[in-house]
Amino acid sequence: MGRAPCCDKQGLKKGPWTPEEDKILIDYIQAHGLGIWRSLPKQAASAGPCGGGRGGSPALSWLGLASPAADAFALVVPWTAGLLRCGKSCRLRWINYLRPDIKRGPFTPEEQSSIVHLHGIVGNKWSAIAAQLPGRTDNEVKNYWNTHLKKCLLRKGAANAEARCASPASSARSDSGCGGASPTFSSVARHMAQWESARLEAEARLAREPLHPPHPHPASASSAHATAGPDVFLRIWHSEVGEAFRSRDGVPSTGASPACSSTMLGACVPKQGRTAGPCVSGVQGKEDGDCKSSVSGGGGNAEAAGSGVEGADSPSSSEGTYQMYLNWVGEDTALGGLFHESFETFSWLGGDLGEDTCLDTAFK
DNA sequence: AAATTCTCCAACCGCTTAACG
DNA sequence: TCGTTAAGCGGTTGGAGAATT
Repeated sequence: MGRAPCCDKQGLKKGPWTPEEDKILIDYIQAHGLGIWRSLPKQAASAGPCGGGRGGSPALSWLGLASPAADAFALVVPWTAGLLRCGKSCRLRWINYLRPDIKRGPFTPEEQSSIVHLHGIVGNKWSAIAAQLPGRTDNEVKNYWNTHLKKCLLRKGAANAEARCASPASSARSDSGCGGASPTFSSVARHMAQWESARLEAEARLAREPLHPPHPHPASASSAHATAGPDVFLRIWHSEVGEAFRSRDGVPSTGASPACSSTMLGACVPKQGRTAGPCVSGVQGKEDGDCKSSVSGGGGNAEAAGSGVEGADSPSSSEGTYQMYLNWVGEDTALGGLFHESFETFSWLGGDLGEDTCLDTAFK
């Protein structure tokens, strides 16, 4: 039944890697190439089987290794060189730190903008975002978001909210940069909030859908569920909204090419509910409490969007959220138009997708 | 100079999914 | 079909270094 454990955790080292261990792993991979990480444990030391490969060693097939070589490869392990690490740890170390194509150093403004834009679209899909940033790992992107960009956007969001408290009519664009990273972070943060709102609205719609009559064609609905994800992304990506995202403020059109966007979107094929709740983005404002009352109805950050979801039981929550954001956008007609288009887009999506299409996961 | 606080990031943890027997 | 496992992913943590008091 099943496969034998590839390794037990007893005797395996944890914690920071030493330069010696790094060298062992690098030497091993340079000598043998990448392999199946689970084959790293000690079974190989005795040249014994390690439960076999999943699907006949797919990781080896993409390496172009012939089957005999692949089989042999799968049995060779760095443990033979003295690495007391589990395969999982080896894999992470290699992917996140030792890989030769890793780009170290600070993120460029272009990369920062790309991360913000992509996060606004796909949420916390760090692997998908990192796939669009050559040389950057998901872990690196994630860390950078959590330690830099999120704080930056929160600060800007709070500053904007305070500005609205002081002078609602003069709250349009007040970009002053964020640590010199980018002069457009405020607008980017608002974009994120808009997309977050739209996404949350879609989730709210889905939450209500069980109340609706079941899909007349369950089979086709199932089919739609299986295929809607990438299609949805592609259609959004090629829509005016997606175009507005890609081209706004002169930010480089990350993944603007069909192939590029397709790649990213393909990486975001919906997964069945890892997270039950909404994917809270970095713009959720914990610092806006002081101004919440005065901006209520006008919003100001994604927390307002959250309130829209909370009112999802209300039949008019969609219109309410829409109006809320129209109020929030205020005199910024460009953003207002963009958001209107955004809602048009999601209305179109809601009518186009099957009842059980997991639209929410398409944005996570 | 020492103590404290803050920041950053490598690594781990836990979950989901897919594949195997 | 079901139990088990590895791979992959996102969330979280802990420690080292930097900054501040």
